Amino acid sequence: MVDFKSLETFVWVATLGSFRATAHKLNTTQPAISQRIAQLERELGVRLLSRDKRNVGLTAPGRELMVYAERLLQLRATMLGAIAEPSAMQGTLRLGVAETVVHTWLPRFIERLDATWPRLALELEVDISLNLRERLLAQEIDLAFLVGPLSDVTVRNLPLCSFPNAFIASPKIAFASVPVPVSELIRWPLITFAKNTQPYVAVRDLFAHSELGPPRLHASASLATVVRMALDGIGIAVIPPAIVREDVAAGRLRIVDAAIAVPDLAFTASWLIHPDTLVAERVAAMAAEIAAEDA
Amino acid sequence: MVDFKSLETFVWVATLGSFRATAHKLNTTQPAISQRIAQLERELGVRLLSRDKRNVGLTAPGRELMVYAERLLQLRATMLGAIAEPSAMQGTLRLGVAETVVHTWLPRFIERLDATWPRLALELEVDISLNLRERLLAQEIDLAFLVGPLSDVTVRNLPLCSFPNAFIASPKIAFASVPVPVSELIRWPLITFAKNTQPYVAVRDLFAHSELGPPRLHASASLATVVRMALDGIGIAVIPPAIVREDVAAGRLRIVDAAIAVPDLAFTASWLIHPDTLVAERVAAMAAEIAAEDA
DNA sequence: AGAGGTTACGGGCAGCGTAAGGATC
DNA sequence: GATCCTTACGCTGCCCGTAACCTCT
Repeated sequence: MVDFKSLETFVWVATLGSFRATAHKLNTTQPAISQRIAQLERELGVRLLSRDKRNVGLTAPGRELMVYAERLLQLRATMLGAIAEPSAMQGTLRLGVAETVVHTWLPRFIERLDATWPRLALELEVDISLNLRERLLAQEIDLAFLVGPLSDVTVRNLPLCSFPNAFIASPKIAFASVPVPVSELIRWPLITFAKNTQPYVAVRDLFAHSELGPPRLHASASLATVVRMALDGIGIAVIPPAIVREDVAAGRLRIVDAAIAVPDLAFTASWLIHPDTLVAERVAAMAAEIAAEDA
Repeated sequence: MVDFKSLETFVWVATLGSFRATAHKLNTTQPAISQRIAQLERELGVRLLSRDKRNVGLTAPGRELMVYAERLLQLRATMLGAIAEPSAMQGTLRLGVAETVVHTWLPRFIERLDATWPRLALELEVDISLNLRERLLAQEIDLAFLVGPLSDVTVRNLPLCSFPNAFIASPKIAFASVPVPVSELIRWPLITFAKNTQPYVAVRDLFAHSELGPPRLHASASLATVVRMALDGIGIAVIPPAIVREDVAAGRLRIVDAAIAVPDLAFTASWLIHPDTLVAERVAAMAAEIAAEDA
C-alpha cells in the first residue's frame, strides 16, 4: 500500500499535468494510471488531483504529498545507486540518437551497454537532433545523443565527441587545383544532412554570401543515401569522414583538400533533470567513454 | 521492484535476526520472508544477509542498506501521518491489555477506535502486565495497556489512568469497628490479582511485617473469579473499586473503610520505539483521552 | 532429532489492457 | 464531436501458503 509505483505515477501526473502523457511516459495505458491514482487517493482518503478543469492540477494535500514523494523517490534512487551491483541496473531506457552516431561508435556502445547491464532494455530512436530535442523535452525519450548542447535549464548535457566535417567525393570527381577553391567546389551539388540540421544550415550559410551564387544543396534525412549519392559521383558530400572511414580506406571515396572548412559537429548526451536520472547519467557516462576511445 | 514491503521485511529480519520471527511479526509465513529477501538480493545483485551461522547477520552491503531502508520507512510513515486522512489508518494492531482495563474503559475505547478508524483491525490479548511486558519486548504485540511504566530504553510510555485500590467485601461480612483495623481485615482471606502482579506483591508486602502473621492470600488470574469470590463472601477483594462499580451501586458489594491503604494501580500505554510507531502512538493517545474521560 | 532456511508447487488476487461510458470544451 | 478521464471486465502474472527438502547443531 502506497508503494513507489503509486508515488512515481503521482509525481509524473503532477509534473506532466496529464494522465495520458504519464501513461505514455511509463509505458502503460491511461486506465492503468487512473487506477493507480484512484487507489492512492483511496488509501490516503484524500483527493490529490483536481481533474475538473481542462488540465489536471494539484490539490492542497497533493502539493504536500509531492514534497514527500519526490524525496522518497530521490532517496530510493540514491540507495539503488549506492547499494545495487552495477550489473543489476534494469528497466527500459528510451534512447534517441542522431544518425551520425549510429554510423560511428553506436555499435560498440550498444555492445558495451549490453555486456555491462544485461538487464537494461534499450528502445532506440534515430532522428535528426531537432526532433530528438522535442522528443526529449516532451519526455518521450529519456536520453539523447545529438548535436548539442541543448540550452534548456531542465536539461543536463555531457560532451561526447566532436566530428570534423569535410568535403568528401568520389575519385570520379576530379579537381583542377589543390587545395580546391570554393569556385570549383560549388560546381557540384553539395550533399548533406536533412534540412533544419546544424550541418545543413552551416553549409548553406558558408556559401550564402558568396558572389558565386547559391550552391546546389541536396539534403537527405538518410545518411546512407548521402553516402550512396557521393559514391555515385552525383555530388560532394559534406559529412564527417568518420562515417565513411571504410569507403575512404578502400579508395571508393576521398577527402577533398578544400580551401574552406565547415564547422565541426559536436555531439552531447542530453537528458532531463529528474528525481530519477541515475540510469541516464550512467549510460551517458559510458557513451562519453566510448566516444573518447573512438577519438 | 525494491518496494516498501521488501525493505520493511529486510529491516525486520535484520532487527530480529530471524526469518521465522519476522514472519510471525509480519503475519505471514517463513517461506514468504525467504522469498522477499531472496528477491531483494536478486534485484540488487548483492548478498544482504549471512545465514550460514546459527542466527542471521548483516553483510557489509546489508548494513549500508539498513541506513537507507530505515530512512525510507521513516519518511513514508511521516508522509502518511501528514497526508492521510485520519480515517484512512489501516492494518492490524496487536494490543495487549491488563484485565483491569478490560473491566473499566476498554469497551468504550474499542467503540471509539472502531468509529474513528474503521479500517484498523484489532487483535486483543488479555494477560497480566508481566507477560504483556515480555510479549511487547519480543515484538509479539504492538501496544500494551498495563501497569507501568516499563523502564526499558526501547519502550515509550504514556500515562493512562491510576486506579485507587480498595478493600471490597460482600455486605455479608460484618466488621466490628470503623475504620476497620488491620487485625480485623486479616481474619479474612484477601483476594487479589495473580501472583507476580503488582497488586499481589503490594498486598503481600503490606502485611509482611505485621506481627499478626502472614495473611491468607487468594490469587486469581481471572478478575471475574476474584469478584465472584468476593460476592460469595469468601474473603475481601483487594482491587480497584472501578471494576465493580455496578456491584457496589447495587449493594452486592461495599467498599471497606479500612485503616490502611493499598498503593494505587497506575496504568500506561507502552510500545516499542520503531521506525513505524504512528499507529501505536495515535491509538495510545486515544486511550489516554478515554481514560481521562473515565476519571 | 529438531530448529531454521530453501525449494517446489498450486491457488487467489491485484493490476493490466481492451473496450465502452461519461463529462467538458 | 473531440479530448480526456472513468468504469467494466476478462485475463495474466506475482505472491502467498502448504509441504517437502536441506543443513547445522
